[in-house]
Amino acid sequence: MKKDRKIPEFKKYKYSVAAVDLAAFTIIENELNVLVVKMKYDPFKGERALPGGRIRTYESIDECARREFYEKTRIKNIYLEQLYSFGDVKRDPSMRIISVAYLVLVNNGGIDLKTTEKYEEICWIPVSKVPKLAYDHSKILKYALLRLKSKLTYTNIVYNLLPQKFKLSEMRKIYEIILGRELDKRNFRKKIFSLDLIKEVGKEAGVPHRPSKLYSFKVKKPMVVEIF
Amino acid sequence: MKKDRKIPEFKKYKYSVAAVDLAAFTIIENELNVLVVKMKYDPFKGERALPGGRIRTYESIDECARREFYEKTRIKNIYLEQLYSFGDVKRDPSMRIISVAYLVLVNNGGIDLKTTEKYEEICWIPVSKVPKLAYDHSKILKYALLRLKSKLTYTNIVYNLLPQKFKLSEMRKIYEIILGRELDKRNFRKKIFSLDLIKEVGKEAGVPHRPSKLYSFKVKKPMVVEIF
DNA sequence: CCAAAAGTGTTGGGGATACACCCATGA
DNA sequence: TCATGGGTGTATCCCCAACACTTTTGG
Repeated sequence: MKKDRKIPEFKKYKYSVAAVDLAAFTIIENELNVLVVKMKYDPFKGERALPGGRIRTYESIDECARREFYEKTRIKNIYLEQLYSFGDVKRDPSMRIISVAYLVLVNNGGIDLKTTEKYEEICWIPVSKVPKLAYDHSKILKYALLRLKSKLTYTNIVYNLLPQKFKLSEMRKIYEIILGRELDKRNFRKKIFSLDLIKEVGKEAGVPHRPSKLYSFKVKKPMVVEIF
Repeated sequence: MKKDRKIPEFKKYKYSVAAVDLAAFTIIENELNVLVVKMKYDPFKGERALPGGRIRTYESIDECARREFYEKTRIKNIYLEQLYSFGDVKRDPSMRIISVAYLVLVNNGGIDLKTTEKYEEICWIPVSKVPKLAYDHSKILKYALLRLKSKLTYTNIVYNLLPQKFKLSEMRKIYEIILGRELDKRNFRKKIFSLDLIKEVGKEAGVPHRPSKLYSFKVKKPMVVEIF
């Protein structure tokens, strides 16, 4: 009986608020990093979470995700993809929020991030070192990582994590980091070239070993390509 | 200038309402059918649309989808999977609605459907004969069909479209209908058996030709299986 | 000449595809 | 015996995975 009383407490909210949460990734020093914030206010004050915010009535969900990310990082030119909507009744203890999760990929995550009025801190941290997150954000992060792995294997989205010009070994390294396993150098090369995705655009210089050729993507549009 | 005035009109809504829309499929007479309703009220009065409804504050999104489907069809035991959230500002001309689209699969769609107070009519219609739908529902339907095709090829979800006991030819027929191409009888058989998904449970009787063996799925849980 | 990373070919096996004929039953 | 759909085997091809040595540069 007592248990039953718990559910109706959410009925006091007439509306379910819609929001977005961002699982944003970048590669820093051969590690996959995710953007996390430290909450400034209750509930979850002091805990880590994914950045996010409410959807305004005059913007689409994609626009909201892009705006939120820009406001928090001042980074433009990102890749953005809707993941999944999370709406458990009690995912936010303070009110009923339905959150649309987004995958964000950035190729220059190293640049400085300023904190905002909403969060105590905002920073990139290696995925391997992420603590338990507030709300259901650990679940969202897990989901985002799954999608990222999956998309790497059958699309060209890796271009969003690479600089304009890059070495093939850098590209392979990103695959190895995210998939969590080593890839054969020769087979990787064969596969990528067979897909006709990249073109040679120069040559590395000033390295104490055989210089690498530099490549660039022919097209930077999401495509299905079946890499593995 | 005039154009700019159009956007702020949506600001008059303080909240974005969250809802679900259902793309529900079943096989009827060797055709893929989708559940559509005829709208009773403006806007879109008289037009066809996918069924759907608002998310209540005390139910999760999945629960809402399940409830909506049950209320409209009185069918239980369905397969349900979240697809994507649609939230263009003007997708509903009357107010700002963010809608979480669901894929629903039913294996006994032929049973009678009663209309409800909200809709003028609710019925299954062949996907090949669906007219342009209200709201952005044509877009949702297209997305759902893509996902359905895709999921057929790498999971066992086909069991949601088959009766308890079925012939292998019925199973193959469903693949052919949804994928839109013929499949080699021998190769299909080899592939399905190699995946160890189904078991023999009997034999057809009373047909004027060699009776078919009947099969049943060993497990009815979603699994990744790479069928094609 | 040494260290360091880049670049390069071949082979074997497994899974996918293509393809045609016999079988079991009811009428 | 005939019409109908059910059931079966083989040969080929291509893609993937495994694997080790040579090349180019700066110091």
